[in-house]
Amino acid sequence: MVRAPCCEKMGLKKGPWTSEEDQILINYIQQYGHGNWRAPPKQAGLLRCGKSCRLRWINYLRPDIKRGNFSREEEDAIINLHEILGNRWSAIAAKLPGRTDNEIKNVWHTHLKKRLKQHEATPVATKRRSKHYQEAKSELEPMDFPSHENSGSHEHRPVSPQECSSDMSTVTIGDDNNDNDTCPKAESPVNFPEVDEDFWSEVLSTESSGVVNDDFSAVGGGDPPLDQVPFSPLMTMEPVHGYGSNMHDSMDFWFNVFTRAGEIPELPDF
DNA sequence: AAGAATACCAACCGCATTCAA
DNA sequence: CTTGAATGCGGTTGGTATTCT
Repeated sequence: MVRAPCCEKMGLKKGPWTSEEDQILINYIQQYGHGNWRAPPKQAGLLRCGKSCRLRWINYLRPDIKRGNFSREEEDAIINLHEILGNRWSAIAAKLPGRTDNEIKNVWHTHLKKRLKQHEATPVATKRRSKHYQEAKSELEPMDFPSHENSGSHEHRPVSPQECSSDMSTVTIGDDNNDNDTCPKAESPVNFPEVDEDFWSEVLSTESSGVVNDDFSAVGGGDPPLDQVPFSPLMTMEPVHGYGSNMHDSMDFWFNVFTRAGEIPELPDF
């Protein structure tokens, strides 16, 4: 609707932040917090727009930011979460403590997309998933899908809200006015899968047998050897909710539920 | 050694949403 | 209810570093 004023028009600085600017912003936020992003530039004397300050803080200066390379577990988690959530980088970031949406987005575009293309992502899991998906796909193909009646050429898959519509809250079942819409629809407002915030710490601490602690730092420094981490955290779900032995089984299950029921149910905490 | 190509990532842009007046 | 400011988010860009030829 209305855009925030552009930095250039306001005579504000753009481009890379200097260490001085960083320090000013850090000092300001430590002192006053970050309730209002318009305030720091004015009150701290920064020649930056609030938007830029917010971005700098969130993506770089926040004390809980974890720098450095992504571990294999994190990469697998991103792949799995992306499968569920689509390009909702902030939602994915919320499940990876210390990582930002921007960082995850960058990793996705620079590493993971390629890795998936080459079928190198978590070899065991990838093979299992592709098998699952092939089976599920061939099994589901002949079936009638309430919301896909006129979309025979579309691949059946979970659809992210972005792919669906910009307005998730207004989707309805069987909207005949939009034959091209490939999204599952529901009469009631959609509760998109919300993963329990405690998931990571729980799973990482219990599932990985102490190899990785709850902030992904390997005990003893560095990432755990891959041979000690046969599956990503999301792939060892059986004790959690009992369907199948890994995340992909679970995803297949909910994928089937989505497509058969024609609506998005409330998901359990993965 | 030098230039080209590629990879990486911080930061920007613009749209959507939320909320207060 | 409408309007506009503030914020959040995802897509994209551009500068720098690294690798390749």
